[in-house]
Amino acid sequence: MKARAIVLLDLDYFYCQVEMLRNGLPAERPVAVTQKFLVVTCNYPARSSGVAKLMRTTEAVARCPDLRLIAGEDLTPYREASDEAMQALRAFGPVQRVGLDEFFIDVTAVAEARASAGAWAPGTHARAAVRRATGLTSSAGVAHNKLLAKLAASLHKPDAQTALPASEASAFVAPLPLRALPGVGARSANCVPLRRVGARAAAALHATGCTTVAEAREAGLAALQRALGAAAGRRLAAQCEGACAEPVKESGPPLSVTVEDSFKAAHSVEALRLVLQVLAPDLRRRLADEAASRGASAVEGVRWRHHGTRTMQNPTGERDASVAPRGPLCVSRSCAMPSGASGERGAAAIAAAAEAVLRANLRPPQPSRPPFHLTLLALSATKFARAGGLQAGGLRDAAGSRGAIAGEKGASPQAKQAAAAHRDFRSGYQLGQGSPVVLMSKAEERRDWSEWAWEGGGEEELCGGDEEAGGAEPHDVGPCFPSPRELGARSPSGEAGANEAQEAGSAEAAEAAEAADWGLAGRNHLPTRSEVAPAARGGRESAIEDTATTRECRRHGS
DNA sequence: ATGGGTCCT
DNA sequence: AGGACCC
Repeated sequence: MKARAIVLLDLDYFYCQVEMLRNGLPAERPVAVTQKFLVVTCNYPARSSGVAKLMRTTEAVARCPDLRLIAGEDLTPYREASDEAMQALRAFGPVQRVGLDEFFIDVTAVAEARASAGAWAPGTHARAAVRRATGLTSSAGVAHNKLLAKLAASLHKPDAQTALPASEASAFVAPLPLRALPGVGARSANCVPLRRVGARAAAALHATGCTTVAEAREAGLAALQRALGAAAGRRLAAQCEGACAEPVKESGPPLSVTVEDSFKAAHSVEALRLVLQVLAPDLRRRLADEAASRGASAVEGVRWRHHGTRTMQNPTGERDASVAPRGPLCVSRSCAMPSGASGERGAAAIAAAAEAVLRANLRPPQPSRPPFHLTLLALSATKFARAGGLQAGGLRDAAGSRGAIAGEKGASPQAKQAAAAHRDFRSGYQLGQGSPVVLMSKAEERRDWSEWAWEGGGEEELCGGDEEAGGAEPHDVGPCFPSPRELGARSPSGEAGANEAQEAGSAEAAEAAEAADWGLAGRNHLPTRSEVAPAARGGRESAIEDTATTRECRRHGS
C-alpha cells in the first residue's frame, strides 16, 4: 500500500470542556458532567482531586467537595460541537468520526501538497483549526496508519500531539497488553492463545490479563486465526506488528439515529408511555434535523433491556431465575416508520407505533406473576431510504444548525421550557413518589421485586414463545484487565513525561512542537533505541507501511 | 454503568 | 435480531 499520513484527533475531556465553554467556567474549577448517577467525564482539576470517569457522583463529591456537577443526558450541545469540529477538520482530508470526540483524518494528500513548501505539521494544524472553530483543545496522534495514530494520541494529553515514526512501530506495540489494541475487546482478549510457558505461569498470566502483543506474535498467525477466525486473526496479527491497512472511512450522515433512556424499573405500560412521551419528541426532532440530507423514509426500532446486569462475575447478564424469568437481556423489534414522523405531528405517531410494538411483545402485568421489569427503552430510526442521496461527506450544513440548541438563544419560551423539562426528566429529577417509572436503591428494588407473589415459575415474559428457556451456559469468566492508567504507566512514556515544549509556550517551543509532530527532532518522548528490543532493530520497518512518509520524517527531523 | 454509534454474524 | 466493539 502507498504510504499514508493519518491523524487521530481526540477532543480533550469532551463533554466537560463543552460545558465549561457554555457556562463560562474558569479553567481551574473542578467540573464533572454526569448522566444519571455517574460521572461520565471530568476536567483535570477534578481528576487531580481523585475524580474519575464512570465514578458514582456521590463518591466524586466526597472526594472533591467543590466539584461542579452538570447534567449531560441530553447530548445535543456535544453533537453540535462535534459537528463543528468535524467541519473544521474536513479541510485536511477525509474524516472518520468515532463517537463524538474522536476523528481519524487521512491527511496524505494535503501532506504531499505541502511537502514542497517544507515541513508541515498536520497534528498541530488540525488541532489549531479545531480550536479556532470551536474553542476546544484536543490531543492528536500522527502516524502512517490508524492503529499507530490512535495509540500515539494517548501518549501526551491534554492539548498536545505525538508522532510515531514507522521505524518505532513494532517495538512500540510489543510490550502492550493485547487489550490495548483497538478492536480487541474483553471477549477476544480471552480467546487468544498464550505463549507456552507452562500451565501455572499461563494461568497466572491469564489471571492478571497480561497477555501481550509480543506473546500473541509468538503464537503465530495460524493460532490467532484459529482463535478469532480468518479475518479477525489476520487483522490482529498485523496489529501485533504495528501494521494496519484499514482505510479512513469517511463518515457521512448517521446510518441510524437512536434516543434512549435508562431507569431502575418500569413495570407497566403506563410507565413505558411516560418514557415514550420523552423519547418520541426527541427522535422526531433528530429526524427533522437530519431530514434535509437524506430521504425521510426509515424503519423504526424499539429496543428495551430487561432487568439483569452484565458484569465480569456475570458475563451473560443472566438473571436469577428464582427472581426473574430468563430470556435475552436486550430485545429489539422494529416496524415501519409512521409517515410524517419528522413532521409536526410526528412525535405522537412515533409514540403510538412504539407503544403498539411494546404491547405486542410484552405480557401485560397480572396479579399471578410479576410484571416485566425494564431498565431501558430506546427508539431508533434505521435503514434510511436513499431518496435524498446519501453522498459520503454529505453532512448537513453546520451553519444551519448553529445557535439552534433547544433552550438557548434563538429558542421560544415554550421551547426553552420544554427543553428544561426534558433535561429534568432525563436526569430523573421528576421521578418522585407515585411515578410509574421507578428510581430507587438496589436494596429497595430487590425488596419491591420479591414482594410480588409469583406463581408462574419459569414462565416467559415475552409473548410469542422463546425458543427454549435453557439460558446461558457456564462461561469462563475473564481476568481483570489492567486499567487505562496502568497501561499508561507501562508504555514507554507515561503521562508524567509530558512534553515541555507544549507547556513552555515560547516561539521556540512552538517550533519544537511542529518538529515533534512529524518527527525525530523532538521525539525524546518516543521509545529510545535502547528501549527497542534487539530483535526488532534489524530492518523490520520495511515490513510495515514505510516508504515516502518515513523518509519525510527523517528529512525534517535531521 | 450512560447515551449514544458502527460493523459483523 | 443480537453481539462485539468503539467513544
